[in-house]
Amino acid sequence: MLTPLNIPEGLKVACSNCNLRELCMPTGFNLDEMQKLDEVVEKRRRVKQGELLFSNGDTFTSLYAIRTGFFKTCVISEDGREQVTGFQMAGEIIGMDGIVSDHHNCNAVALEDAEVCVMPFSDIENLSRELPGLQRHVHKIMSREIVRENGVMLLLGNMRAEERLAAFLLNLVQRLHARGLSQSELVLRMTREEIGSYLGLKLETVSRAFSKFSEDGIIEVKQRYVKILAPDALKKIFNPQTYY
Amino acid sequence: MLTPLNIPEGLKVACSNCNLRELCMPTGFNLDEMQKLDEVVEKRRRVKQGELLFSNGDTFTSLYAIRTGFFKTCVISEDGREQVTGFQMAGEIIGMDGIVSDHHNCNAVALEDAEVCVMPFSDIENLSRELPGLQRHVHKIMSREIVRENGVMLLLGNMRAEERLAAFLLNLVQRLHARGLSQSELVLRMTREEIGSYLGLKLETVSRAFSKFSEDGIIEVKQRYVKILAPDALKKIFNPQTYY
DNA sequence: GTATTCGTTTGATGTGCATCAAAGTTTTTT
DNA sequence: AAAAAACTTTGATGCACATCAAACGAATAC
Repeated sequence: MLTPLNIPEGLKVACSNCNLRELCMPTGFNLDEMQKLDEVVEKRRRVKQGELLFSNGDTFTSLYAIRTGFFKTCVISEDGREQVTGFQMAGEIIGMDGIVSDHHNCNAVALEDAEVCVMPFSDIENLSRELPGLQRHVHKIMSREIVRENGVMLLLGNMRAEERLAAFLLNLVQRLHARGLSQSELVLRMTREEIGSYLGLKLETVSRAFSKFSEDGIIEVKQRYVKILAPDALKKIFNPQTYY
Repeated sequence: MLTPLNIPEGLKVACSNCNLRELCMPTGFNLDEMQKLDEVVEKRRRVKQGELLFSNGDTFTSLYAIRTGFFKTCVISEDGREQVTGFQMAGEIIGMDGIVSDHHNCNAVALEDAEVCVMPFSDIENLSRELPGLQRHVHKIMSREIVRENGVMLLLGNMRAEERLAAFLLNLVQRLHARGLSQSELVLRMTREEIGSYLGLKLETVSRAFSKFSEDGIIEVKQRYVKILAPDALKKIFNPQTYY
């Protein structure tokens, strides 16, 4: 059997016939350019659940395109406090935190068995001098991350617990939906504590917010399984003003 | 008189003899490369205190290198809540939020009369295909911003009011010191409310934290003027564990 | 199959910061 | 120079979320 999950680690696989291409790579390339693009992906790497793709202080060499699986990235303060800075899924690129200092500035942990495409950054840079489309794409990916983090700052600085959770759930399903999954059902890959860390809340507060949404008939929750029954109600919590 | 402040707006001025060059431009270029670099700076633009350099929704065309003055960037939620996402000073680059969608995703407001170098992004991209040093520099600047925002997320998600203010002050003086200013004295360019917005606090809380530091003999405050009397005490507040 | 560990839920209580309020100070306007 | 506006400080009170605690459920180990 030769499903994606069974391709041996280290084997070279082409972007050109990858079904995630539109998510992590630029579009509109001709055949010649596509072939060059294929060469950026050095190899694949498997990361088991709980294992680190890279950790704080590691020498930076590559960006990683997530092929399967789910990651969290987190920074840890000197006195041991952990802040989850993001959750990443198939088609998303991680590792850009390492460029500035040639060392990674956060940990990337697989929350389920995962496979990533390893893209040596020097190769990306070389090729993006040849392919303006790739160059622009790299810039956009980094800019997107900056804008995403701006949004998280707004959330952390201004929103109340239930607003944060509503925003979080809506963002997750939206991204899952863009990957062909349901826009109403999802299975959380992270614990309440990890959600709390991302949202600046304690796990008990996250749990209570889930229970509240459930009591109000907005969602159905059973452990990691979540079904969004009333997306508009969630959006209303997230952004009350819109509905006044 | 021809001090930098009196150069007419729109006049082309070279990076090659700019005293902020090491801060905003890559180093190690030869004369030929420096000349090319000079051409990236299309012109200068003045922004008066309180005016916008760009605002949310504006078409993205250029990055801006701050030559003089001080800016804040902020995002505003649909229901009107403002989150200051950063304060920027001379030698820093702003505008990268606009790359991903060709439109700016935040407002950039001058907190004092300012002058910026306008660098059309298409020119930056063109030249950085020729000059790997510039290419790498652009990547580093964006990565630095991602890492900075990671740090702010840690602050917003995990720290208490006094820790946040201590971290804020230490960061500010460190950056001012890198520009040849004192590492113990500073004049704040922003209001208590703007500091609070950045730190996820209300202005009263910021004011109380200032007063507390002042009572404890850690700083001297008089309105916008701040003198850091005991930097180690500030660092200890910011990161208690280090001193156990 | 039972024991253990890990994660989640729910309740009771505490606290750090927000909110409300008012006075004081500085800056800007006229 | 007086008046108005903007910003800051300080006190009193309230509340959202943290903390503490215990029971429950699911997953994993033995």
